Amino acid sequence: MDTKTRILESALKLYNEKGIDATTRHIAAGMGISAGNLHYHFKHTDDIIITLWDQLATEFDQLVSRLGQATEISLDSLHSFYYQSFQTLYKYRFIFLHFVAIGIRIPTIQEHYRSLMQRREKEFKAIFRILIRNGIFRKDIPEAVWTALVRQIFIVSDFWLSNNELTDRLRDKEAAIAFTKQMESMFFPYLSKS
Amino acid sequence: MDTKTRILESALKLYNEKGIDATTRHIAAGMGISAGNLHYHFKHTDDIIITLWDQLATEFDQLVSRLGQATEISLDSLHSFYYQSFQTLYKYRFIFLHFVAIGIRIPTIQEHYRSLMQRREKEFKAIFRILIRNGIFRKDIPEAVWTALVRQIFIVSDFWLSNNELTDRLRDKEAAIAFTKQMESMFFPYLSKS
DNA sequence: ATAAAATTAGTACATTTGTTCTAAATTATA
DNA sequence: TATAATTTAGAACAAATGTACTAATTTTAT
Repeated sequence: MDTKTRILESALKLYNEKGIDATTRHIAAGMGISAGNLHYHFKHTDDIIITLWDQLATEFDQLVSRLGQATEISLDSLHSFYYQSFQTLYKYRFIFLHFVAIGIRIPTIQEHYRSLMQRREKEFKAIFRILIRNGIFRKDIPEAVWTALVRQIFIVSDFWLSNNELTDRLRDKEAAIAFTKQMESMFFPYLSKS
Repeated sequence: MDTKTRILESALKLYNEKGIDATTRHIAAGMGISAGNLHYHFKHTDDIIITLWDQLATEFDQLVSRLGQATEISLDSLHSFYYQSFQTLYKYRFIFLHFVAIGIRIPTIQEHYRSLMQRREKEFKAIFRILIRNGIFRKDIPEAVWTALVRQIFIVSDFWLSNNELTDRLRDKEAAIAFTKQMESMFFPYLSKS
């Protein structure tokens, strides 16, 4: 396999395990190459993080566009979206566990995230409108509360892993189940009574 | 003022501004003392963070116990609790902005947080039961959803600042208002229709 | 006022880190 | 096969950091 790809894999593994302060020397050692060689492929350490961020963003975009293309959006499609999302969140978990530090260190990532969230907010509100029209969501919820729900979804999606890391430390399958249950429960009080 | 207290103030200021990687040299320079002097008062850098964490925990405990002592818990008392909470969250915001990194670096803090959250979960559920009995909260919500709501509250409380830092970057009063509004909206769909 | 204790500044050191440089080795190309 | 391009390892460097140490200064106690 490509050395560049192998570096990204080793970096992802180590960042997820040891956090954002894992060094290029450790990343290189972890895959049995020299630090000099690593810096031949990635001149700056941050380039590795930027590349991993781009991978994450791409994988997420695919999930979102697949959700948007669904012929008829149901609660189930929303739930399966969250289950699939978690696989990506978990794969790149070091980003979410150290999100602010990364944003400070690499402002372009923060800027990218910011514009991404603005786009997503509109997409989610559109989905909510459909679910209201279809009688799945309640019709008596003020607009401001839907706006707050969108932000709530973003916060819980992005930081559930951090909370898990500080408390239960669930891994893999167990974590996925707990995350999905958390998201499902979030929607419960917004469902219309039928 | 006590040099030890002044170090804590300078550290808090710098950690909030520059993040968890602010150095003892910078903290000392920021208040016009030598690094040697700083290490006379705090042998290890982490001792500063631990002390700040203890301060935060103490201030929060006072808020929670004041809420628990209220003669009759209403929605208003819950809202004013969140408004007051935010002052403390904001004062020690570096902790929440770098929560996982701190937890990894100082395991005693993580352990303390974990047991704190277990205690708080019970306290919150007790409050919810009162609000249900008083007809303020809906009676048709399954127990599992209340449990999820508690976790939701913890996640949004602890990481709203991180989300804000990555998106809107609201400060002071504006941040407090947005946070409180977010928390209020969270409870809206759980209110009984009266 | 003097001795003792506490505080402070400044130097020094070992370690770590990102990165550069050089030369060797490997791979591709003609 | 000979040459050029790419890849790799390893040494070297400068900067930063935590913290230990020393000597001076300030404060406190007698």
